[in-house]
Amino acid sequence: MTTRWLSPDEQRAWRAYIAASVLLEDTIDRQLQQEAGMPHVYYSILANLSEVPERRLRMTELAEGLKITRPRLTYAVARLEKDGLVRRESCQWDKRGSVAVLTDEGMAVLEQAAPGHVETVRAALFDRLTPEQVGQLEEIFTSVTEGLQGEGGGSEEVPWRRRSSPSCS
Amino acid sequence: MTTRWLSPDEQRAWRAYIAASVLLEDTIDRQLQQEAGMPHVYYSILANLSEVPERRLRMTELAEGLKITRPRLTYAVARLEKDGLVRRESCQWDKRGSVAVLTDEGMAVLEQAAPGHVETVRAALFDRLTPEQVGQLEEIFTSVTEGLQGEGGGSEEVPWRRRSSPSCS
DNA sequence: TAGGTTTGCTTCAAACTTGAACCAAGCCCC
DNA sequence: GGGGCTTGGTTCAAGTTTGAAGCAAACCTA
Repeated sequence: MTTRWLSPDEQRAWRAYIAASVLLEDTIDRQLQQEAGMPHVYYSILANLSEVPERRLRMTELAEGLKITRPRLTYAVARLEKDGLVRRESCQWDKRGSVAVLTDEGMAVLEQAAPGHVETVRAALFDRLTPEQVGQLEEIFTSVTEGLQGEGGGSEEVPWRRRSSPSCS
Repeated sequence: MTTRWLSPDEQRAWRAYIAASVLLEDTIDRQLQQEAGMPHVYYSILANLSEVPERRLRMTELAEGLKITRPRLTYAVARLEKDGLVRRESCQWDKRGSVAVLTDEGMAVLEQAAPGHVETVRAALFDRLTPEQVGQLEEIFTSVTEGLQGEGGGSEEVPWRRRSSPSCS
C-alpha cells in the first residue's frame, strides 16, 4: 500500500503539537525539579496516591493509571520511599503484590508543591486557551487515548480487558 | 495570592492530554525503535536535516528546532555518527562550531522508516480527528509554543531574540 | 591589542528509562 | 496435589537525559 503522507494541514498540526508538548513537559519538569526536587512523573505518583481512598494503590494499578511501565514505577517508588514520601507494604490478599502508600510527609510535600505546579500549567496552557479550546483539547486527546489504550503498538490483536481489583487494604 | 486551581473542565482536559501524550510518545518510540532502531528524537534529527539545503545544520540550530538541550543533541549525534547516519564537520566560518550532515545512508534509513512512522502517527492521531479538530490542534499548540518560546522557565525577564545564522556551508 | 565576557559545543557524573530476564505466588486442570 | 501457565513485581545491563562544569574560539571595549 502506498503511504498516506500527512497533508499540509496535518503537518502543521503535528509539528505544532510536537514542539509544544516537548516544551511543556520540559517546563513542568524544571519547575517541579526546582520547587519539589522531583520530575513530573514522580509528582504524578504522589498526586495519584493522594486521590485514592487510604492513599494506597497496587503497583500495577498505579502504573496503569500513569501509563508508565512497571520497572519505571518500581524505580521511582524506590526513590520516593528513600525520601520518605511513600511507604511500601506487601499485599495481604496476594502475596506477590505490593502496595504503595503515600506518607504524611509525602502528602505534605505534595500540598506544598501543588500550587506552583498548577500555576505553571495554567500559565503555559490554560491561560492561553478559550473555554471552547479547553473542550476541544479534552475531546481530541480523550479520543487518542481510547485509540491507544491496550493496543500493543502495532498489528496485535490482543483483546483488552480491565480488571477492577481493589487496592488491597 | 491564592491558588487558581483547575476547573473540572480543565482538569479533565489536562488529564486527557497527559495520558494521551504519554501513550502517543510511547507508541511512536516503540514503533521507531522496532523499525528503525532509534527513538523518536533521533528520527526527528534525521528528518530535520533532510529538509534543509545541503542537509547540514549547526548543532545549536538543530537543538533549537527540536527544542532539546545541547548536551542531549551532542549525545544523540554521536550515536548517529557511530551508526554512519550523520557526519560531523567543523564549521569553517566559526571555529567553535560544528555542523551535522545527513549522510546518504542516513537519508536511506530515514526514507525507509518514514512510511511506518507516518502510518503510526496517522493511526494514533489523525485518523481519529475531523478536519476541524486538526485545525484546533494546530491552533492550541501553536499558541502554547508561542507562550513558552524563550521563557526560561519561570519569572525571568530575558528578552528573546532569534539569530538567523546560515548553516555554515 | 590585552583582558574580560559571551557563545558554541562537549564532557562528566548522577539520575532516569528501557526491555529483557528473573522469581515467587496464584491459577488451572487433570 | 503436582505440573504448567499466568500474573505481579523486581532486578539487571545498556542506553539515554540532565545540569553543571569545562574549554576554546569569538566578541567587545577600553
